[in-house]
Amino acid sequence: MTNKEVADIFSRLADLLEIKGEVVYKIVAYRKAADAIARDSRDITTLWHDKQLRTIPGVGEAIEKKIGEILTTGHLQLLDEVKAEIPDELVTLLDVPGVGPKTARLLYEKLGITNIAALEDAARKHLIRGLPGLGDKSEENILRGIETLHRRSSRYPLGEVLPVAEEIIAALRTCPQATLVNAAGSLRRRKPTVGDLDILAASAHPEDVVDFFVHLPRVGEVVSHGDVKATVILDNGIQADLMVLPREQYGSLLQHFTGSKEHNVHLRQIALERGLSFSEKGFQQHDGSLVLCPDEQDVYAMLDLPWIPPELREDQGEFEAARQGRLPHLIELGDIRGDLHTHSRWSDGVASIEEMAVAARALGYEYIAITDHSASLGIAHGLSAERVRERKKDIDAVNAKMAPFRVLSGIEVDIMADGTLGLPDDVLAELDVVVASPHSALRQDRDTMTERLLAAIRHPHVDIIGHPTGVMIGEREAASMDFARIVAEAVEHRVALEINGNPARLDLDDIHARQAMNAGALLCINTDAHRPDMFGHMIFGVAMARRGWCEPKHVLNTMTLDKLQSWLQQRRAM
DNA sequence: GCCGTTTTCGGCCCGACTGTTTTCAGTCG
Repeated sequence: MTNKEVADIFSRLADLLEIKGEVVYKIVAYRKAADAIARDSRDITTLWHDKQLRTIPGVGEAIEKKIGEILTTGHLQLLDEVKAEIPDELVTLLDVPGVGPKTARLLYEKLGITNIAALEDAARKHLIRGLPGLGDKSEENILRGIETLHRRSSRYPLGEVLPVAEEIIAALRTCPQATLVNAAGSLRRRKPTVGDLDILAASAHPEDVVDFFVHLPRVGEVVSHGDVKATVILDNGIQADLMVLPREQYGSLLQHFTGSKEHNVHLRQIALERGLSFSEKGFQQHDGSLVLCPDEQDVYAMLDLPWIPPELREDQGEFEAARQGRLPHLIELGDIRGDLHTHSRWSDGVASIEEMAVAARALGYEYIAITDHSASLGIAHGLSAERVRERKKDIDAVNAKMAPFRVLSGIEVDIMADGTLGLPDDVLAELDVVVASPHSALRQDRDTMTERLLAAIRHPHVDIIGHPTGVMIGEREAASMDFARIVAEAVEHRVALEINGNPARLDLDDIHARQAMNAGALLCINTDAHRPDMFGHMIFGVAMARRGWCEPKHVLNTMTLDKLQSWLQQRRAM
């Protein structure tokens, strides 16, 4: 059983217990354990065999025992018992905005409603308004909530939300009463997907800015509208929240709404240990007085901590690192000196090699590798051995013209289902850079997929593994593999693992990137650009690397051209 | 149910907005 499957059992248990009305702290404990299990890179079954389950934060005696029960019997008796009391299906009602556990239970007990279709039916028949605590407005809200649910996808890719956020922020900056405007939430933390848009502003007259916000042309529906905050649904279905406080409280506001929830809970615990109660308004002391934080640094400084970059705020060790003065010096976009995975018209790109090179040089890069597809990938107009040699003349001509800028002759060669590569060795030997990527048969079983990637890593001509897991955001799960083994052999054979910055991929993601970096692997952040403007996707790749705690030294393409070329030479000599 | 350089028991982050209430519960982030 996978970590995720075990985590899902506890997560489901928490949902049902919440509806049942169990004490909240027990529910919180199950959720916390579920999250920790899901994000732990160690295999749950192995931990169980090694009696190491208690090393997962949030797993104590009781949950340890339950995990053992799940792994031996395949299910959890407590969950079965709760399901007998509370229909499993009832948790789907919690997806309706405005319906929480209390309402779900009431709907079930009074009207026998267990699913959204029955809820909608009851609301249309005006059966809701008679229930205790619910009136005609609640009934309308439920109908509107169901409509919103049907229209809204759960989370949006970062690459899709960022331009929308920039547009809304630019519009808000034209509001005369708004002195500062920023994005917060998971967007500011640069998570691969974003659930909604959190936007903050500073103003001496918050209500004016909130009014301005709800009247923006792109606002489709106003969900709530108070003095200091509002929630709206934009015309594209994305939800946007705005909160506004005076300038002198902007630091605490920004900290609070950047999250994550787990980071904030931890931060507030540290504050409580010092007799301080922290909220978006500032630090409240015992005597009731408030210490204001105009800037975010002030929040952390109050707790004797250095400012923690938003990308690290997931309660994954950043407080300990901050306290010990060993926060990483995170990689920045400006550290990138080139892009080692790009395509030209020689395969499925839309620009010439020279156009790609000119665009890259304009970004300040020293080099790019043109890595057109190998012929095995039929759909992409891949290169045969002969066309690889023809293309080299094209590259040589561009290099002659653009020196000292350098175009490396590369290939993105297919890792076939059996682990062999899509071009013969003698052709690969002629190239400066070989990126080997899996494109098909991504649903192979774990062992087969692992061996397939290991075969590519052991291949003497492979320099970089491209989009190693095959994940597509919201479309396709990462392929199943023993990632720890992949990383270990990548270290041994000095093969770099790609962080693909295409916002539809983000592969490796932050969690895999951190695991690889911790194990000593070298990463390479590429865009997989098929047109010059796609070089801009580098920001997303850098964002994943930052979320993975990576510094410039962990990333191959922060090297100067000279260093990169000697790294490639050394690999050839191995 | 978890957890401990203030605790092995008694805590567990904090506040805005809404609706149905006449002082607060539920939901959300």
